[in-house]
Amino acid sequence: MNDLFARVHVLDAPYFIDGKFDYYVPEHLHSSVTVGSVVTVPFGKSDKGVYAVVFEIADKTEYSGVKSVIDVVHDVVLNDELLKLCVFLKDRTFCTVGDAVKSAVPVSAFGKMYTLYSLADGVDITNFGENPRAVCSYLRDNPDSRLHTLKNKFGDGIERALRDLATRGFVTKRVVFREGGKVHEKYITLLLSVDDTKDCLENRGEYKLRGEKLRSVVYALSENGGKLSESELKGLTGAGSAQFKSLAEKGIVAIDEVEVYRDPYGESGFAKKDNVLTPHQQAAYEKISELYRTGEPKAVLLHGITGSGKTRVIKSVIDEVIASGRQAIILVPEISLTPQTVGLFKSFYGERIAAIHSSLSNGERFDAWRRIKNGDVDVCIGTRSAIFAPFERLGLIVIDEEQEHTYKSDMSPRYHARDVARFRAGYNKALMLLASATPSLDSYYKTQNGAYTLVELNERYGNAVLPSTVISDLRLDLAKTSGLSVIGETLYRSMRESLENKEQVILFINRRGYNNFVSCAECGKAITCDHCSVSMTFHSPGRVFAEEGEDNMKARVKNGWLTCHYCGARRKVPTVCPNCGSEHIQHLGFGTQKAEEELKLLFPDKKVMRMDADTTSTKFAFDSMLDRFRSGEADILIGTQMVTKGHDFPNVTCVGVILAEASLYLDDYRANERTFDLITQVTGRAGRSDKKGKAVIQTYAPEHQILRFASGQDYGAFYKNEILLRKSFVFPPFCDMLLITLTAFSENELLRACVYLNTSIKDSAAEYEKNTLALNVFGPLEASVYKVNEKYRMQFVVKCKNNSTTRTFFAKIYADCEKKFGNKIQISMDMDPNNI
DNA sequence: AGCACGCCGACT
DNA sequence: GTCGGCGTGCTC
Repeated sequence: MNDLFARVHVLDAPYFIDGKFDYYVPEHLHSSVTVGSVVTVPFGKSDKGVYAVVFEIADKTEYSGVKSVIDVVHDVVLNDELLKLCVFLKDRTFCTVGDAVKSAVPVSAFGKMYTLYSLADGVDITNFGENPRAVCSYLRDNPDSRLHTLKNKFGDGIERALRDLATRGFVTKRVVFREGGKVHEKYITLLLSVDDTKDCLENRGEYKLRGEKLRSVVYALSENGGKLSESELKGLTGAGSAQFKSLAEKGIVAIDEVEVYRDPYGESGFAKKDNVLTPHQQAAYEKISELYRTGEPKAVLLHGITGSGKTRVIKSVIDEVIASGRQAIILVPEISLTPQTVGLFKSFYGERIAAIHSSLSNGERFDAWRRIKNGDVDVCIGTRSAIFAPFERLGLIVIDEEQEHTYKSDMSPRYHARDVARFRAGYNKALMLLASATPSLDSYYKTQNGAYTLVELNERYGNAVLPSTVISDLRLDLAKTSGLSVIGETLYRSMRESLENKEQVILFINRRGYNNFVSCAECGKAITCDHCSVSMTFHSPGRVFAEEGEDNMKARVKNGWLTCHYCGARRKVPTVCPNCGSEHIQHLGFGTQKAEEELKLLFPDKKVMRMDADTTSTKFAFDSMLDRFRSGEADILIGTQMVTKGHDFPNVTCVGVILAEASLYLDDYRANERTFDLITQVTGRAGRSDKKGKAVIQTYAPEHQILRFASGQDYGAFYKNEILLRKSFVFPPFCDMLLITLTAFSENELLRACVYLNTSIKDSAAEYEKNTLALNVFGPLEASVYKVNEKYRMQFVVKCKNNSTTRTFFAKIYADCEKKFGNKIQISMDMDPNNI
């Protein structure tokens, strides 16, 4: 038979070495190693076993001394689209092909690799030193030892000793690969007739059993319809696999392996809803459907004001896609939003839906992946990574709330789901449907220059009307009362009115924690983290103090703790200022907990529900909280970002934004866009049914025009204003921003790398002809948080055009820099990052 | 990233 | 003399 060679990308290669490597395919793997297979190969001097993806199969190689493929990972094969997508990601996001592969397929399915050590044949150990002799004699008695057992026996120094013995040929290593990730559940079935079972349990007849445990297995099976899964049976009887095996050998039970799918949403029963479209919705649907039916890759931006029923339109499009024999991906921004949306779509599509998000267990993730790959699913709904769902006939990609920053990954590969969606839509000739009430400036701009088709939905559904919005000037409250209050006069009155009518209130606050930070009244310095140059966040110790009321601020400060939100460090609040020694430590600002306390004083007979990252840590906590609030269990819901999005609360008639400008003064060119989005979304919560709603926006800057646009839900005016600003200051969409971050433990090394990178960029750019490469380099600058976890960070911001010339240019810079500084410096390049 | 090769200081 | 520091260079 002909020789075969697999041309692979190794999964955990560093960027500058990431390329194709050839391996010999042993004959017994000829049929299983194909393009797209995941294989294990020996890599590097040590022949460490690593995973690799096969990109080509060849019948010859130009390299001498190629090594052999060790094994193949079954059940995980990347199709042509996914392979091309990984290369696309490498080109776009400065990641390795391996990084891309790892985010596109469930690595949990890859199984385990071990290196086994044995004594080489015919080694005479009599003349060895004491230690090597001990190791070798152990290996002779225990061939194929695992490293960790050797470590337990001989200590950590064994690693070097083994390497030494291996290079001298006294010890042999081999990498073995054990299949993993398969989610097979064994089922045990009772084969005996009723009479035989009775005999068996009474310990007589043909199937007499010796052990009590064996009989208990038979008993458990007979009591449970004759069939149970192995894990259930283990739980019921305490018997183990060996005992099941012995029963099977006696012909009493049969053991079958069945592939099972776990379903994290299996129990959530949602009522089916009808999907009758209003004339407006119908018109929007028809426009989108027309584009879908062209059979060409298309992009649509569905701009629908909150409460206009975008979901219904989307549902109709999905129905059409399924009817035409193709499949759909629906992306949602946040894990905490998913349960609700999943529930809704599950009620539509039942078992033909898969959910993918970050809190799935490895097994659940692999299950979802296989169901999609096997064609058992028509719709995949999930967060960012669901964009990689391995559908074979993808017809539609929906990105709901497309402006959300969660669609941009901030870890390698630093991709934007929208870019991956465009690639996949192109490959599959599918439709990309972006939906939002407040589209990103980028996407809306693309509708203006014709890249996307704009479909608008500008009428609220049913009798719902937009809430009336009031901008409340907190400076007036400040003048009237002595102290800082969370709830101003206007908001208080509005809340009281709603609450007296037995209606509900939502309050939005832009922060989490009790008080933002603790600072010294004398010198004005905030308490900062020892490891990171960032002020620490104050957390009160919890309900005990929250219920004590407002009297002892001091006690709370003393008993609370400070955390660093970057490195997670915790400390007690110091009694004296570490900077000037003053005892006047105080806390400033407010978070959800403080607001909750104040509400208890203002409305003692009303029930308050607080929703933030602290109270919604579990998978269903968020969902159940919203349900409970919707059913009227609480009167006031107060929370951070997560109260702002996509929920339907018919009884909510008052919405308050505690401090609107909190997000306006971020040092990010998108601060305006974010604030507009936030306020529009949160005020959109009020008045979704026929009751007239009211939104109160508290601020110290009532004249700010962004707040005016937002309070009027006037996207058009906001867009016109903002796009002019972006154009005149040259910000996206009129350019792209590349953020280069250098990280190091040593400030000296960091400085050296900065100097190197700076000249490297300038020198290399000089080699390009004018107008072929347009760059505007800012930096190096200290990152906004200079020190995180004892590491220092410097940044370059480059305004550029994200095209292949620019990317090739920076790919080379990246590789060279990584090669030069090795592990002393970490470098990352992030095109159009979330935070600048 | 790892790991080997290789060339200099303080130890049995 | 040698153990062991980490500078440079390669991985099919």
